Amino acid sequence: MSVSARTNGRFGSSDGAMLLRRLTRLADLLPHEIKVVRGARANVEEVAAGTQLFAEGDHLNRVSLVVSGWACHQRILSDGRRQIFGFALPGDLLGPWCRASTIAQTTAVMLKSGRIADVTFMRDLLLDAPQRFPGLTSALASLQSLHEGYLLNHLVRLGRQTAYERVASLLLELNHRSAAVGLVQGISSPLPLTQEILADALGLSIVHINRTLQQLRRDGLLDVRGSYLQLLDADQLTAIAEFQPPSTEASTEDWRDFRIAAQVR
Amino acid sequence: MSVSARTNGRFGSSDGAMLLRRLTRLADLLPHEIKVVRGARANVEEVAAGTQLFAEGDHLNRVSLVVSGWACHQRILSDGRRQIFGFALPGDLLGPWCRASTIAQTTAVMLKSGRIADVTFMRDLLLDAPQRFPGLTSALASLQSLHEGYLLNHLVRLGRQTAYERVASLLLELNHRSAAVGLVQGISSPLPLTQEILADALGLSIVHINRTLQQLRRDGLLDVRGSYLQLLDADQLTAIAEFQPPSTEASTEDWRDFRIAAQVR
DNA sequence: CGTTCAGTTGACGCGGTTCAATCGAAGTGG
DNA sequence: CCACTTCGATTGAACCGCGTCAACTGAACG
Repeated sequence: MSVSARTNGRFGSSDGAMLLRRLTRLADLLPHEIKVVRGARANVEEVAAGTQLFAEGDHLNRVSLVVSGWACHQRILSDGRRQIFGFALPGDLLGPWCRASTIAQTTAVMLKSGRIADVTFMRDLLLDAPQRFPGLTSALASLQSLHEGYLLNHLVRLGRQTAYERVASLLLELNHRSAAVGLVQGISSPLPLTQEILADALGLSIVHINRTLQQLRRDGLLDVRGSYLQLLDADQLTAIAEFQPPSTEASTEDWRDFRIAAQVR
Repeated sequence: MSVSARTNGRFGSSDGAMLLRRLTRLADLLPHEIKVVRGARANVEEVAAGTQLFAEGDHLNRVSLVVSGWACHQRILSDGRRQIFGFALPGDLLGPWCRASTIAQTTAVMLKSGRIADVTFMRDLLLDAPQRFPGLTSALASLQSLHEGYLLNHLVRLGRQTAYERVASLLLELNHRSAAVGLVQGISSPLPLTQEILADALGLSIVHINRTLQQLRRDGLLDVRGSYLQLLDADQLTAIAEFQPPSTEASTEDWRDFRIAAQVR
């Protein structure tokens, strides 16, 4: 596992825009919330694939934004078996973004090199004065719900689905999440994951992942070429996997109630 | 699936004591926090086994305390395959206790009849004025972390452990959780679960759960009699399952920092 | 006293693992 | 620029953990 080559940089306008675009898709932000996010200065690091961002048991305070690259949460058993809990795509957060510091329950590792921004300031705003930032609160809560939903979907895959269904379901989810942050072009979405990584996520062997992907390809449902995934028959895949993206939670009404409550005070 | 026979009751002193004991083990409560919890009046219902408490997609606002009985979170696929995500023991909460209302991502079902108290008031206190209740905030956040940890442990079981390890790990966890709420007597802890339920939690068939339990019994590690579990060799079981209970998170220092911050304001 | 439900057992088969070898592409050092 | 290595993907053959099917038991219940 290589050590990262880290170069410090500043939260550029494009980095801030990515965060803002992500948040505004999750909840409506008030003008001053937009200003706070846009005006923030965050450290940005270039991080190499294989770099460990934090380990299980670490005392975690920092909240990080994946600006580019992919990461994952994982745990490794004493004999080397690895379970990947989930992935962090560009636009996702790592660390305790909905509460104060915690002890990490997973190890986070970069799977594809990219840029990581420190956005702890955002969480700290909410801890200090949640009433002033109802939109941010709602957006981060939605993000939390989404990630809970991903975990639950993953449990169903591992517990009750066949290899064929598991692969279909995970690839649909990753495509869905890529689409939500504008990474999908047509039927082609990025998939910077080796078959070994898919295997460790889906509780299968590398060999069987390989054969299952071939089967899906032969059935004309999808194609994995290089580090891109092509969804050739998304409808049929959705049916096979019984895939349902997690609800974005906080409906507009909820969040409006919350905003009104905040204004009254 | 039977419908519940519901009889309304009031939050008795023993119900309030159970909640308070649970919370004070998770964080130190300030005097006025203790008073608020103790003085609360909550509706309590008697709920039969098999009752559905809420379903996936439901709009959830209410926060419920399991006073007695056991419940679970689950999802069912179209062909009947069921995955149980986790269990709710006496002292556990159901519903959105760390945020405002959400859309349920799981279905909750009573596995053993018991009493369910409505403790939504507690969540609402925190939403209104988190600064006034740092201890409660911390306790509920710890509870959240614990449940996240249970989900992660469960993912490892389903993804990367053998049937033998899965059963050992789950039973250790349930014993551990039972102990935390004072339900364990000696080596004997309650286990009001059928083999079918264990199978649906662990992603195995009933038949194989049965054989695995027999193997564990033959190996002198544990015994399941009636609705009780006897741990005969907890150390060896812990080694086999590589079981580690989730960290209780918020260490005393964290929470003290938080309290000081709250007092300054 | 029949019915239902949880647990138990045996026989058999399949989905997925393991082992081992091969291949191509991408470095890497001389 | 070419051997040498490394890494990810691929393939075949043998094996096995666990599922499926089906039958049977005992306890609880009305």
